[in-house]
Amino acid sequence: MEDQFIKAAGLIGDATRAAIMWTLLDGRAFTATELSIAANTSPQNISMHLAKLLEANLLCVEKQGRHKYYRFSSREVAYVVEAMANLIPKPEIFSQKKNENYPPVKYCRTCYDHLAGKIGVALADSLLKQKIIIENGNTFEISTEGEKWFSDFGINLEEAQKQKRIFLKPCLDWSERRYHISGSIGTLLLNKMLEQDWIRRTANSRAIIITGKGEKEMLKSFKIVV
Amino acid sequence: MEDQFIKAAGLIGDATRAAIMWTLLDGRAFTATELSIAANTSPQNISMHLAKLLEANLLCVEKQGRHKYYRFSSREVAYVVEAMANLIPKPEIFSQKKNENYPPVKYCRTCYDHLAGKIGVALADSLLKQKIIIENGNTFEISTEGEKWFSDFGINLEEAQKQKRIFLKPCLDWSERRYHISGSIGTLLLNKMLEQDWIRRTANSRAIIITGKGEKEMLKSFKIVV
DNA sequence: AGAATACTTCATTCTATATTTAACTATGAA
DNA sequence: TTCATAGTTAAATATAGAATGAAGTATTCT
Repeated sequence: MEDQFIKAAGLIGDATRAAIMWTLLDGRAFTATELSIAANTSPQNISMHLAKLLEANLLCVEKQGRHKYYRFSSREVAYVVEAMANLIPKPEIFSQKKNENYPPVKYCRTCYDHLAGKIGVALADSLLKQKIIIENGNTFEISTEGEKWFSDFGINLEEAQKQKRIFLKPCLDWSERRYHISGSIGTLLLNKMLEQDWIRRTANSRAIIITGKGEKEMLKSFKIVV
Repeated sequence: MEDQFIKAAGLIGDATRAAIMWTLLDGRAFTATELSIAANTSPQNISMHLAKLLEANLLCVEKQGRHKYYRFSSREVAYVVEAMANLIPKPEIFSQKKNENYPPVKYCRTCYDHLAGKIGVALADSLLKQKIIIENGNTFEISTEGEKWFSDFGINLEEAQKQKRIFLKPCLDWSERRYHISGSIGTLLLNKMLEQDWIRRTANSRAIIITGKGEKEMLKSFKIVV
């Protein structure tokens, strides 16, 4: 028990491997080469480290042609990295601005592969309030009206249900400490919003930005003032 | 941002320091010597490592005579260690037993310094159900009837309120993924139950066991079947 | 006061393992 | 079919930083 804990801690503890984990935190899958660039080291070295992380089951790979895509093997791994990221004192981006003007872009984070942060939580709240999803014990379920809503939003629920991974699941966000939506539905919502340019990923950070269009549309669809 | 993350990961990543964190996970404060025994290394070495953990604000100390008591500096630190502990595959203690007989002791864990695990969650549920505590946004509050209940249970609320630390706060348990009670009230409840021999700490593990007396009393006070 | 305990500091030694160098396989592009 | 790209493996090297040894301070016990 203890030795397994120490082993896991040591695996994440190395600087290069920590850089890998940090990069993977935004939920996307990265190739070995991309990770070597992100971690600022050689391909051979990254390959060695990835092998160790795979061996320990912290990551998993998917081969596509000559590329290999690495991602967290489980939600639990992402939690560890998130919890660690939360040790870092927050920069308080908003408090710097003293005037009432909304900043042009606002930040949220992607947690593993679904929306988290303030937006993710507000989104979950809104869907619950509108009875599009309903809480049932420990899980979220989609109501009959909700099914129509998702279809209007351009999300094919049948398709989502076919996927192996959990369909709809509350997931705790570390910064807000409240549940937001994860599972395949969470990913689909995130992708749809990216597709429609409501939100954009940033190049080298885990933050995503909300566009002007997104601001308007979110107010309209979710009654969220971002 | 990234370098701070890597630094934090590296701090926990060393074997000796990981052993320290693992030991501290049960919420008690330990002296340097105790930690050196737990981590199986020399006092000088543990001193060096503790200095690093202090410097990085992961731990804090309290001096009492010639002893120094070390503990996690914040809840966030405990979360990291808990999340890591959750990477370890669970032994499935119950599934080994095929018959319907309850095992003589049942395990729960102490999270930082309050009750967690199945018991902690069930306890929180029960207190909520009995309206002893009530949910209010993100916090728990004690109702008027609740005040009487706590006093009957032998917990002095005035005393608890005097303490600096947060009085009553929901805290997410990693294994159950539901809120249980933390804060000074959580600690007081835990201590009271230890005192009355409802539960006992085990020597070298983070598990605590429920006594026969505890089983009966919990059913009576909290309507929990353990 | 003197001895024992708890803990720290610093200079030195040591060692685990990260990185590099070099050579290799597999896939895709020209 | 040749070249370039993506990734791996293995042996050699380098080095950060963990552990040790020796000597110190502060506190408590008798």
